[in-house]
Amino acid sequence: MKLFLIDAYALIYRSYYAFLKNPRINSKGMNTSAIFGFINSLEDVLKRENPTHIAVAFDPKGPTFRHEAYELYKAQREETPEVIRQSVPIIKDIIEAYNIPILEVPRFEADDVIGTVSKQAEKEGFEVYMMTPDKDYGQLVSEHIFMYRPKFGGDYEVMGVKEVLNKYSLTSVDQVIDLLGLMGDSSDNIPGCPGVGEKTAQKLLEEYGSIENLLENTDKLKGALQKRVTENAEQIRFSKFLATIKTDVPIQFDAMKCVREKPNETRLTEIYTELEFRTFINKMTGEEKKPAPAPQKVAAKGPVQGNLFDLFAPEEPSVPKYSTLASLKTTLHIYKTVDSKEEMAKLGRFLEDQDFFAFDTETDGIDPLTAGLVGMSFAVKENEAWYVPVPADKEEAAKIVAHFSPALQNRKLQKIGQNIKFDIIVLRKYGVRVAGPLFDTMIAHYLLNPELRHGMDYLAETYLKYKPVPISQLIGPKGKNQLCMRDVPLAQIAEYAAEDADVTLKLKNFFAPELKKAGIESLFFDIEMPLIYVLVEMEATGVKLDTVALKQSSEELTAALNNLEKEIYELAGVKFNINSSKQVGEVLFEHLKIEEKAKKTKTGSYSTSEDILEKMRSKHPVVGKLLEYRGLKKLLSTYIDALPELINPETGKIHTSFNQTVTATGRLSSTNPNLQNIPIRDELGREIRKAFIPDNEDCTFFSADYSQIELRIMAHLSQDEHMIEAFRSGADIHSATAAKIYGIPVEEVTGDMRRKAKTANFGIIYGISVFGLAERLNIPRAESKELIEGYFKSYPGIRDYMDESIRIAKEKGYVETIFKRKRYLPDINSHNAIVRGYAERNAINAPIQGSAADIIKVAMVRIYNRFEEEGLKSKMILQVHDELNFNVCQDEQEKVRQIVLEEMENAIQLQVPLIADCGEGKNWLEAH
DNA sequence: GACAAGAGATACGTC
DNA sequence: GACGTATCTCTTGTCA
Repeated sequence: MKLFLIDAYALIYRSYYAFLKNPRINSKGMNTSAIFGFINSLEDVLKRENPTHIAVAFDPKGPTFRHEAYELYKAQREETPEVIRQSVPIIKDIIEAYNIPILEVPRFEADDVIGTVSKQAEKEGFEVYMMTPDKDYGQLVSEHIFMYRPKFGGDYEVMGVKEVLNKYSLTSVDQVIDLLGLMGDSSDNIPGCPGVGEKTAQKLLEEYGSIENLLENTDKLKGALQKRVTENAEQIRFSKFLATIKTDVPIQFDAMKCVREKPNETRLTEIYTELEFRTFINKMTGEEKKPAPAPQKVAAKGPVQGNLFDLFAPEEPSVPKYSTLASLKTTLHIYKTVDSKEEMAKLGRFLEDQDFFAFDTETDGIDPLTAGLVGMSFAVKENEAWYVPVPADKEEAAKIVAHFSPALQNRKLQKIGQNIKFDIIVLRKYGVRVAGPLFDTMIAHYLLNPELRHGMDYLAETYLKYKPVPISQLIGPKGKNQLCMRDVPLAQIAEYAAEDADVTLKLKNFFAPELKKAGIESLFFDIEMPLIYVLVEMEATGVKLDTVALKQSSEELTAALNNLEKEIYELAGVKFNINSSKQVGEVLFEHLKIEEKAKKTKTGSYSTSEDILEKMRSKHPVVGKLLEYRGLKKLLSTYIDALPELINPETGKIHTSFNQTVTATGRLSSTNPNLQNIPIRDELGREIRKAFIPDNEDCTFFSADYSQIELRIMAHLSQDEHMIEAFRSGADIHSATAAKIYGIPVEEVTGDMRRKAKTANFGIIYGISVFGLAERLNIPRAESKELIEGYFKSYPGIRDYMDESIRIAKEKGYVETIFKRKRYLPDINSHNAIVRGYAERNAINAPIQGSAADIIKVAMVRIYNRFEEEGLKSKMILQVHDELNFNVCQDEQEKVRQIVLEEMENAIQLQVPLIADCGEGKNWLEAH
């Protein structure tokens, strides 16, 4: 006996979507896709499977017990499409005409009904097939209950226990519920755990077996996953509840009523004629059958809908939280669009008479070097601002901008902006050289709170309790359809832009006293603000690349890489994606079984990082090849092939972008490309530096870098006599350190000792732990500990300095650099030793690294000013933390060398000399 | 269901 | 320790 149970809505939806693009419409304009699709499936099953018994289950109208328990379950479900709503009664008529019983129980969904009936029928000896594409039915399969899943192309897939377990990698069908509870199911409105999909859910179940066990062991999870699971624990439990199909619905399976009968073809013909389903009419052959008695509803009456509701009544509906933020709509403001020449001239003159103004530019791109100006906005008083639209035509645009250049270039007038470097670079292309004192609100906030975000919207919401018009309101949500700023109607863009200038001014008024309170006005006005002009020039100048050489390297390396790839496949005996660390791990540890014990990453795959592979190198020839492959691949994809892509077509050079507000310590960072991580250590990597060349043959590449600036700063800050003495005497600091640690004369220091001392020196600067040092040197932890103890014995002042730094951090909540740049360390009093240790190392490291960053910034500003004053054509082009690089014009070599070294070495007076080394050559590598 | 975009993880380059 | 980038893998949203 073969019972087919059909989930009507699941099939109807499926048919509807399948035909959505190309719906079936009859001559009355009715969309019959869903009906057609449903009949098709039904006919197909009857013919193909020849069931002895059959029934169709529908979801009832009105709420089910799930809705009652979960308000959102209802709220989130989209309206049933109109077409489907209209189709359902007709489909029901058709099913009746087929003499197939309809199962529908109030308050229970079709899957609960099918679940209940399946279990009952199984007991009576039926083979049950649940016809539905929904995966949640997987939980019901058993020896005699199967899923019958329609697939595209009219095919079907029958799934029993084995198939379900295989498909979802589970060990019991009950886990289907846990799986869905975790990964969610959008078609069934089960939320699941955000960020957890099929793969992660499977992994978790493999490990923990069930949701309950998982939630009891969340402490064993790591990283983002742990956060997500713990934060969504309730939702996960609830999702499991939602995904659980009930098998005790008040309904009694009546085999007799489900016996397959002949359809009422008269009635069917009537309906099909109405719908214009000629194919189905033609399919029906033979004489008219006598009308069969209308099938009785098998469905029993559901429980009375009374007090039971209360049982699942949702808790107090959460009151939506309305934003308490002010906005343009709630704020009195006067924003004006200025679009006549007369008014522009007037505004230009007006701005010139002020002491300061805030301004902002709107552009059609995010790269300031290529973006076109769309408009400018200005503000001098809160809640008042002007917007000046700028046409796309470059010449016309320059004419408009010219009205404002006297004000923008005025050396006395302060310009206020949010990320003002961007605007200055944009305006530079229109012939404006912005000058005078600056106030960048983004940098102000960076100094006040380096670890927070510094976007304008965030700042406005946090400090002004004001929500600016979101950019997405103008240009649409992120994605390929996003508009360009120039396509936005003037009225909208004017409001938005004027608001930007206005908000910037308000932020300045808020931050200015804060800077004073924090005692960092000098750092802000004397270092960071003047540095903006330096960075503008560096970014605009750019660096020339030897593309011919790079192309040649690219070809050579690509060939080498291809060879390596083949060799690796041969040695490994399988083909796999070498770029996938996951697959590399599987090949090494599972396929080749090179190593028994394998370190796992936090997601459970094998770790294949360089140091681990390095240790395995001797075990199998493929390991060496893999390391070689990775090295080459990195160079090729990150530098050799990537750099030429970033060349600006107008200048023929690459223009990195320096970010002044990213790092926690005060260093700059560089993007597009990151020129601060160009290889230098190994031979092949150095080749890349050769491709960085001066502008032309008359120029040279000049490079100057601070020698041991961080250790010198540490010597200065700690006042440690021995270290100060070592620097004053001009000794090699690492050898001197080794001699002290090992208690031997400098002459007897071996290479290995020096290497360890050097790592220890850097370890202290970078604030790494005993463990980190051991890892880095690949020595036992005990030896690492000894090394550090020896270090502190040699330099007792350093130990004191470190303790003092931590004490200050605990007392004040922050540490600061020589120039008062602050780093806040709220975790310094944490009860978690790991978290606290991290903060403690930062307390030691931040003043050192941050002071070094401050010092080179001072040097940069001074060098830039000297170049200007002395009218040099040579340009500073790169900064790499402790190194400055220049494109030096003919005849200026000596002058540049003199200025650069002088300003670098005298940027500040410390207890120890500040030394800068320099060199020059045809390229960056030679200059070192 | 197929596809694209986004987010996370891993690895690795520099200081 | 800090940073940015490339790549793979997995999730999520969109369009059917």
